[in-house]
Amino acid sequence: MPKDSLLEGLNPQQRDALLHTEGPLLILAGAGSGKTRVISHKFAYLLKAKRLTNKSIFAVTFTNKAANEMKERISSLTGKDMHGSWVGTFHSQCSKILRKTIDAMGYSRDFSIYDDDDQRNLIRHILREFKIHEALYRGVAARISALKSSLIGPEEFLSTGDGFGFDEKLARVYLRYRDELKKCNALDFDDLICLTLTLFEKHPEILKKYQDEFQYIFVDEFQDTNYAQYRFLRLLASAHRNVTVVGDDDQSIYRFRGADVTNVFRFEKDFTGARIIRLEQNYRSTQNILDVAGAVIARNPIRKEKKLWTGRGCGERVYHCWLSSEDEEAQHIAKTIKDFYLKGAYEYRDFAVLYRVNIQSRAVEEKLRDEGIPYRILGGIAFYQRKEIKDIIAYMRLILNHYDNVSFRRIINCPPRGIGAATLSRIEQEAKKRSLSLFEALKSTMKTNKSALKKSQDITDRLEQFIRLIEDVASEKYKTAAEMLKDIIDRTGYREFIDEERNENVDELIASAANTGIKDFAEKVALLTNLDDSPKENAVSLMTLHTAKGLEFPVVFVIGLEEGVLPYFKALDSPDEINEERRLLYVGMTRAKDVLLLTGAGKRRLYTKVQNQEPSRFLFDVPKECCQWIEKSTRTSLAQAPARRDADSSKRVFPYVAGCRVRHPKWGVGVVRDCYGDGEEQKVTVNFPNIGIKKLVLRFANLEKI
DNA sequence: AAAACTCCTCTTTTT
DNA sequence: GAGGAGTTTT
Repeated sequence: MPKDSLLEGLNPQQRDALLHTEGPLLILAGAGSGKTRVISHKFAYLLKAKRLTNKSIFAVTFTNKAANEMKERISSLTGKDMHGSWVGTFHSQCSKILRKTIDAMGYSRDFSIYDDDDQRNLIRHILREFKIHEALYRGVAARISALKSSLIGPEEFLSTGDGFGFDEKLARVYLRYRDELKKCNALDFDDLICLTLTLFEKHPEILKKYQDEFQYIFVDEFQDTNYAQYRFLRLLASAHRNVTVVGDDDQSIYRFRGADVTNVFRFEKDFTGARIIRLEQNYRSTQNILDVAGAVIARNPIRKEKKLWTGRGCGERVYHCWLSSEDEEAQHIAKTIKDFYLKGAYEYRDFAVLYRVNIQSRAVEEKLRDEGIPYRILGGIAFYQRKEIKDIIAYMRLILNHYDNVSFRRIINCPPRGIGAATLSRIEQEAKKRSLSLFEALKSTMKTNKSALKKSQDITDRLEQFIRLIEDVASEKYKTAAEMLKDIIDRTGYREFIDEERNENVDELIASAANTGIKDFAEKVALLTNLDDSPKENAVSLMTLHTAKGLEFPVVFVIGLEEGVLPYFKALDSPDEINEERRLLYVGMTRAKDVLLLTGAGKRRLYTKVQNQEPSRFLFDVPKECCQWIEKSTRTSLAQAPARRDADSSKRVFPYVAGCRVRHPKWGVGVVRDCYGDGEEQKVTVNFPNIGIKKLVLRFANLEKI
């Protein structure tokens, strides 16, 4: 395709973005505004206009899926083969750099990559050794990861710690964790980024090489970058400053994973003279959907103002339906899907049901089954996270990297081969005493000093067998990773150890390793969480709001719009987290092309308790004129909703929220049902047992929060 | 060292 | 209400 035709079909803002080739550019791309289109067209345009090879452009995404899509689009625009191009995820790009250069940092090039699960296992091991309550490992792992992605090392953290002892302990664990990783010749996900950054900082000649190589840089989903990623980019781009970042601060929903929206603001400051282009024309949804979503997100205080519009017209109203229980909600969803389907305008694959937490799918699944509606669940446990898959991969990793203690511990007795805790701890001791990895320690002790390990001839035999297994497979020359995996599975007898379903997963693993070299496969497995694209069945899609990001469907249900579900109860006492919940809803709503349906239920069972639920605060920001309210429940009716909406909700700063308990001097303890009015006129309705619902003016009522 | 039992936790999760 | 992990039992 000639370069000028790459401009065809782009709107004026998109063209601007494409033609601004030199210097920093921030594209604020609203939902559905065609950002992938812009990036791939610009990539293709640069190749043509500047006569570059695709190795001169560095483009990062967050997911493998996004990277593959981008490659495909560029390839179809230019006819060029994108293999060997620098289009990939942050982690894979960094890994690629490190596989060539990590010697400079004192690691060897066949390092293992640890995922969150491996990371947690190692941290647990350290906590056990330090005699710190082991159950804390998840929280500790999360905090260490947060520190790493903010580029705070253990030493630095210690000097800023709280001085109450806990942070000091955390710093010790962190320090130890970092050392252990190095001993294992392993990098966790955060290291992939941080070590590349450090490498660049410490070795200017290496940095220069990559700066010269990459004349242009693209970043997709920029709002999701963490601080380390930002610094990496800033450094890489600092020489020529030809960097295009594309993002939408309104769709930042991974704060809990370290994503830092303020990078969007940092960019403007650090790259002075950066051009900002807003993409506000939406090619996905109807105007009603955009207005509803826009009104909800507008309540967030700190954001880059955007006003999405579409040429598609108003479309159908946004439906809202309040049901009395989660079962009725599910029933309503199933019935609505059936009605739409029977009218013939939509296939099952056109529907998506989005929810905040995975358990919400259960009720929906049940009713869809009852109605005979096919469905599929997206997300959930990623393929490569399954236990059986991770076990086999651990064999492969130990074979490739004998220092990998985490993998060693994982498989030494899996499948069970009679090497228990006692033996393992003897190996651990030997390793510690002689500063060796577990596998080395086992090997050399077996040669020189069997008595340190053996209790019986039996155990000695088993240990020798294990060593032979690892070394035999390590020295074998396999043509593909699949052959190696098969060999591992046969030699360990792993198949007998697991049930049929898990065996099918093992088959799938082997299939995914066909035609792939061993190192390539190990890399792929480490950085790929899901097997790519499940076949597109004609079925209703169920998934969390997070999983839905980047997808679109003609008909979308966002369910569970209740206080405590969306916003989720854990977010309730932090404004930042409430704002993130709001963005989550925004992401969900903007997935819809034609029809958006919002539901909530007055009663829901969460884990073991049945709870009464109040409508989500976000519902009160929805402009009434875009909506059709369907009342199905009389008990906790939304009939009060329009009344509540009249209050200026931006000023609704209430000491109480619906559902909290208060004490009144005369009527005793009651439950707050509603808060409205502002300033001097703030009122609440409170339900007092045996007395009933009372309206109270806050100023006079003399309530006490309990 | 395996089996049986009990306890605990349960938000989201791109790599 | 279930799955995973740790602890006790055999």
